[in-house]
Amino acid sequence: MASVALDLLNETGLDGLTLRAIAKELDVKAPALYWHFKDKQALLDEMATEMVRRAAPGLGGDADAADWQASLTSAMHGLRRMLLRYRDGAKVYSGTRFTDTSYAVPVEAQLRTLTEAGFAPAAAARALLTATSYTVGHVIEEQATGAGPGGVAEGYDLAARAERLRDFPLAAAAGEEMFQNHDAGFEAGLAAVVAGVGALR
Amino acid sequence: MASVALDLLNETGLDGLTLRAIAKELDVKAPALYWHFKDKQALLDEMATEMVRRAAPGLGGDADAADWQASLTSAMHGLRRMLLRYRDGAKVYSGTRFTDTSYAVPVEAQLRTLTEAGFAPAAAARALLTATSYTVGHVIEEQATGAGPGGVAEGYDLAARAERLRDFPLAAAAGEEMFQNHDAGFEAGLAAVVAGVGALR
DNA sequence: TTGACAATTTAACACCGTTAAGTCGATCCT
DNA sequence: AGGATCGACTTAACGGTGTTAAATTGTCAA
Repeated sequence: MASVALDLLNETGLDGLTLRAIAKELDVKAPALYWHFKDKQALLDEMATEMVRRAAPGLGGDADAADWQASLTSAMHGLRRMLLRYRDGAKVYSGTRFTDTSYAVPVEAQLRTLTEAGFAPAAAARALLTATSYTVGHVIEEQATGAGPGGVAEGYDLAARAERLRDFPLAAAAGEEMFQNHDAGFEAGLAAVVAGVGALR
Repeated sequence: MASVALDLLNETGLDGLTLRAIAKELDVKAPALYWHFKDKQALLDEMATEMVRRAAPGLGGDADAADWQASLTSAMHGLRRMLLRYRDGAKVYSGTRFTDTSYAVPVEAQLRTLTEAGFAPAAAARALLTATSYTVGHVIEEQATGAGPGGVAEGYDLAARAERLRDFPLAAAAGEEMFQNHDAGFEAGLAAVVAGVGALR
């Protein structure tokens, strides 16, 4: 049921995800949903939980990763892929609280990898939270610029932007780095974060 | 006028920030706002722009910073302080597009600092975007856990959380690192990110 | 057959963003 | 001076939203 809503999200977007639309998808009238959920926020929480449940295999990091860097990197790739799989995925994810402990499985696995590699427990937690913050923040930016499946969104035309920023040459040139080739950009930033986080060990 | 709405945000939160509430604050009826703004999104865009306009001095990084690390660190502190100053500040900020180029002033300054320190233009942009993503992602998490002025929010009671995560000892212990002492936690993560980003040079 | 109870529908509420049409006062033109 | 212009606002209303209360249906047990 939260699963249905989660799939519907890709067609409607977060704004269009009304209780009436969800109900129609379930061949039911809107108030019926309230027998299952306290309010819409609870539904959204359930959706986020379902989201990580589906993605769980990719979130723990490779079991056979060479080192903690590879494990953390792979986990963040999994997190990003999960968020990008759904329209407004990062917004939904970052605005909700999980309804069960299924998210804790990959978290525990990652923290164990880090502690076994020499991180103190608190440092491992900080490292994971730092990488997660970066990843979520990056995907929020990606999805906010609205570039859906390939292509730049309205208002983000690079030429027009460069013209507007005529007096700020470096900022203008940065547009290319910011609004294009998100995959490579994320990768570069993630490598930096993972490397930097090693200092916490 | 967007300034009034921005101040009101701290009392109402993003959900409570209705056009009727803003209008009342201005001693005006709601439809009058449409003479000034195309729609509510335009108002929110204007609010975010005003937000960085107010914070501009703190966003450029210290003019007399010792090195690019100090400059970038100081700029991210300024960014975080700006976002925390307003309820749901990070959400508002990350969901809007600026309506003028005032944001470009501190961006240009920071990019210049980085390039003068030896970063290629693209690398400087990537470094700044990486640090910004981390900062915004971190503050979104901070504000989502709802800890307003001092104190933890409902549903984030650490003891209850630890009990729920009985089977995940590392994840349970991580709660302390994640939900308390945000200032120090952000600082530690930021230091790691800044250090790591140096590899892009 | 009756009763209990889960699951849903119907009807309605207050509130939301938004639009259309009308009002009012200042300013400008001749 | 007197009418036209126009910026800034109000009044009224629309469709849509999340949500609640009450009535209804279906199913299974005693």
